Amino acid sequence: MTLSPLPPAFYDRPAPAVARELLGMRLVRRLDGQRLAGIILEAEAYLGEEDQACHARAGRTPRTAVMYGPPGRTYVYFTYGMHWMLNCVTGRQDEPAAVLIRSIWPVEGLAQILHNRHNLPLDRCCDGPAKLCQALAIDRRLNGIDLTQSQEDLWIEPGQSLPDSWVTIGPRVGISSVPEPWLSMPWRYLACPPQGWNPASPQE
DNA sequence: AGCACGATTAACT
DNA sequence: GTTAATCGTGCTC
Repeated sequence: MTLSPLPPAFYDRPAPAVARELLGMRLVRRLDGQRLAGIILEAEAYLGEEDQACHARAGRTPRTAVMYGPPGRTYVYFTYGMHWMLNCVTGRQDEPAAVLIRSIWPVEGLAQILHNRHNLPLDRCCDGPAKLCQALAIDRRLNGIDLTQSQEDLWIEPGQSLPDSWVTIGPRVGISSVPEPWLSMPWRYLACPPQGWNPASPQE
């Protein structure tokens, strides 16, 4: 079954709201005609030039330009000389903000995903922002694409709505050199579903 | 042109 | 707990 991608209006909101609502949604990659997909379980918001953790703190540059564009595009960047990261651009045109997808639970194309991740255990193979990009073969070729239109390469479908009781909200990770108050802004959203949760079911 | 560092990961002790 | 891997980006000279 293929659902319509989440519409532009979903992304045209403040980044923290988008990050929260992305939990439970289905990230879909089409690769060689095959669907690879996972349920989003962790996301972080990066909000504006003032946010000293956001790459847009440097202003509009070749790298950050896509964050100044319309919501619903990807921002894919390269770091540590080896890792790719996937973001969704959020909010209004000319207001740079994005949501980093930090973990997914794989639900489609498991054999390919595990192969891409050197056959690590299912529960460990996509629990990091660079891990999920490796699992879904996401790199610079997917930077700037429209997640709300394309069902060619990468998009996000509606999934489950996860209850607040499953969600931990806290400071973003991996930004320890960033000054306050940005260091402590509670813009990380992590879902911990209970044992027995069926990630593939359309509604809980 | 040169430099420091990074929204991380895997492999160590 | 620590650390190497590895290179694009943005800043300084």
